[in-house]
Amino acid sequence: MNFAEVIVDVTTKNLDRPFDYRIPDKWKGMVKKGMRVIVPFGPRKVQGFVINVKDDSHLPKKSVKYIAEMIDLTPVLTEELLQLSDWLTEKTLSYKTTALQAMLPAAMKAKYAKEIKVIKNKPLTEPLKSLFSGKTSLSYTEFNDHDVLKLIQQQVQAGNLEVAYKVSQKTNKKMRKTVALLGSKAELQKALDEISPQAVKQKAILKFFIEKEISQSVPLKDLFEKTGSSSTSLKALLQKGLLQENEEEVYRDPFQDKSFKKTEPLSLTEEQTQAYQAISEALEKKRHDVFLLHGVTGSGKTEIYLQSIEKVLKAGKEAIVLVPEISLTPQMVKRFKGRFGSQVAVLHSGLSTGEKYDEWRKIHRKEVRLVVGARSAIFAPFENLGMMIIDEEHETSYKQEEMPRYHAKEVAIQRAQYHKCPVILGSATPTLESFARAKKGVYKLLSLKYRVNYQAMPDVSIIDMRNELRNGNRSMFSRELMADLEQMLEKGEQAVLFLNKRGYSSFVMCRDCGYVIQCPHCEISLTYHRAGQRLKCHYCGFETGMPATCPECTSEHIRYFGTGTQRVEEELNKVLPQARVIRMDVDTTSRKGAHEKLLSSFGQGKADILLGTQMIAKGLDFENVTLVGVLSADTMLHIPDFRAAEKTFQLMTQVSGRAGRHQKPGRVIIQSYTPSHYSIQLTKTHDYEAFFQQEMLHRKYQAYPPYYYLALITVSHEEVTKAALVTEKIAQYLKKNISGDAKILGPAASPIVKIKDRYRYQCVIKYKQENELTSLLKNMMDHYNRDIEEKQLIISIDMNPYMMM
DNA sequence: AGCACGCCGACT
DNA sequence: GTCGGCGTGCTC
Repeated sequence: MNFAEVIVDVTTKNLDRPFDYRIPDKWKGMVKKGMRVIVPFGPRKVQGFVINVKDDSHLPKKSVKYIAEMIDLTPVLTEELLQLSDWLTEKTLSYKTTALQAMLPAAMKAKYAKEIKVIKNKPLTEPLKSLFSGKTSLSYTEFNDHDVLKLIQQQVQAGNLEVAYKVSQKTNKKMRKTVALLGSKAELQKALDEISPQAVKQKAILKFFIEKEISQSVPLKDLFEKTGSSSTSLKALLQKGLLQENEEEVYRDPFQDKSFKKTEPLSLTEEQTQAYQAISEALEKKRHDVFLLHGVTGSGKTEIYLQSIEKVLKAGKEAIVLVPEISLTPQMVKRFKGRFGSQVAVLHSGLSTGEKYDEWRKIHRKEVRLVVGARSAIFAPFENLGMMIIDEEHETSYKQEEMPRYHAKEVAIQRAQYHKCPVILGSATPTLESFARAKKGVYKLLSLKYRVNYQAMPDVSIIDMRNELRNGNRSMFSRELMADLEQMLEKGEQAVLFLNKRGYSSFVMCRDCGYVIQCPHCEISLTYHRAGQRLKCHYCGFETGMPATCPECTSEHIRYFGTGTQRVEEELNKVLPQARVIRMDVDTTSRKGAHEKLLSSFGQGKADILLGTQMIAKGLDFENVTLVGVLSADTMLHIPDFRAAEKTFQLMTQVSGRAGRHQKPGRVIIQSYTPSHYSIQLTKTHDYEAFFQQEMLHRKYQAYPPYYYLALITVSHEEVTKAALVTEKIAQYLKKNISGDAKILGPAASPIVKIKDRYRYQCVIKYKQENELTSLLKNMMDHYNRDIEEKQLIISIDMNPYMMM
């Protein structure tokens, strides 16, 4: 194998293909598919992925360069993942390198630096000499002066300076220095006797090694702590050849100081057993079945996951469990770590890049066989996958909103076909797409209709807030909710109050003229941040101070309209001063570990009411919670999204599920201004099936999924007219070339008209079967390639969009 | 993306 | 006449 095909780390249309490189003799047989390498590319060096090795290249031999460096000693991507990357590229219309990159932790992304190096024995002339001041190289970014840059250019040409391109990884392995015995015990004892009496610390170290009978390596830090010595005394011993210093790799373990109580499998109910058996059978027969595990909240889906995983692990295989970002709470982690201990790696966004890298390496080295994580964990480099589970499959966080715009569910199913293993999609409120597939028999439906212990579903009341207003109640709490809260307090139970944050964002408005402060670069209102009294743009990062007067009418009555939760908390304190409230929102949970702390103190009964946004809707399971209140159910119902009703029903059902999960019966109060809407009414009877039927009618009528597939094309340009014109042309082109049963919507201005000074237009394709669609879209992109390369025009394509903004 | 090559205006 | 603007084209 003399040549390697390499995908270079440059995201441009015409570089999105393999380049051939020669494998140097010293690495013959070592360079393998799936490894990262550094290769010369034009005048610089870039990172690349080896996607193939071969004996010959069709290119003229002199034009093929040598691989400069191997980054990995073993492939970081398996054969299967390489294949998967091709599928991903095709499916999401992204670059090959972007798809490959998405499968690895962010820490492994290349970092590039340009350096100016002094060439040995070449003296520097004065202005440069003092700039370098003895150093052999400086970062290119340090030269920003025009004249100096010119001088450097001259010197480079004259051969006195050299431009060096460096490629490195973002985060590296964490190393720890350790000390180990080099000599025998006897030698050590001899040394101890001979050592000068003044060398107290050296003696202490020697004694430590003799007494403790330690023959392995001891971390430097521990040694110093235990003996009270420091590096000076150690150095002396190292020089005497008695001890040896080593470096070993350590994992940044985010769960280091926690121990997890071992749990045993629970006995299953009849329903659970049936579901488990169906999964077991697929496992045994090695079928890539997709199961939709539809179980009401509290029906014990997790226990089925746990026991199925147990079976997978016993068969010597591996498993992946995906959990939505917000419910990847310590509670959840505990359940998996409790059952499977150190066989589990956890991957979620709360970890630092370094921590994620370490967890990933545990997988790569086969030190763990189970991964619990958010979306990207679906790419865990297992080679013997036995099962993939996607919990809360309806969650939109499984869809990546940047390139490659993949959906973890589709990736899971794709991987399952390769590994011939089952996929389990679990939810109390499945997406219409999944449920429809289950009904058609594409997926296998497993239903859990009862809660474990056959605990009744909570009693749900829907309160018409318009009535409250008519009856003179202008507060945000209905009379019924107030009464129930008071009762709950008397009984010493706990309540969860949920505020749907959407529509309540913390914008700044003038009370006199109604002016809302907007971002000058994006057509979106600025968000108020309490820290430093700043206004920030959610989309482009624009930041400004809080104005004292209204820029429009100079009124002083310009005010920040609180995040909802804050305001609710204030009002709650007013009407129920005796209640202890814990508020959970972005403000109170931004610090690392704050989330966990707040939840555990609520669990310990240190508060009566937990007040929060989306983040408290999922996975919480507290024995003493008997009351759940939803302050305004309809904020989500009015967003411009065809899934609005589905999302509302899902959220209401999830939130309701937090009540009465144990002995005490639960009660749910949903406050709404549109109480008659079916998505709210059907929460009352916990009737998913009825909701499904009802919503399917709408989807059919409006030609939305699951009846049609969607693709969203968003075009942006600095000039409105150009953006509109291009979108119009694209729409026309598509209309002309697409089949009869497909529909093109638009062009229309995007819901957010302007982001980062660029105007945005979009067009939606609804289709049933369109084999040529991908190539059609590729052609379209080619046509605009010029303008795209010049950064004037941005066209993004989202196959199967979840955010229509 | 980044860089070299190459063809036209304003400067020592 | 040269320096330097950025349009065009190439990278194994």
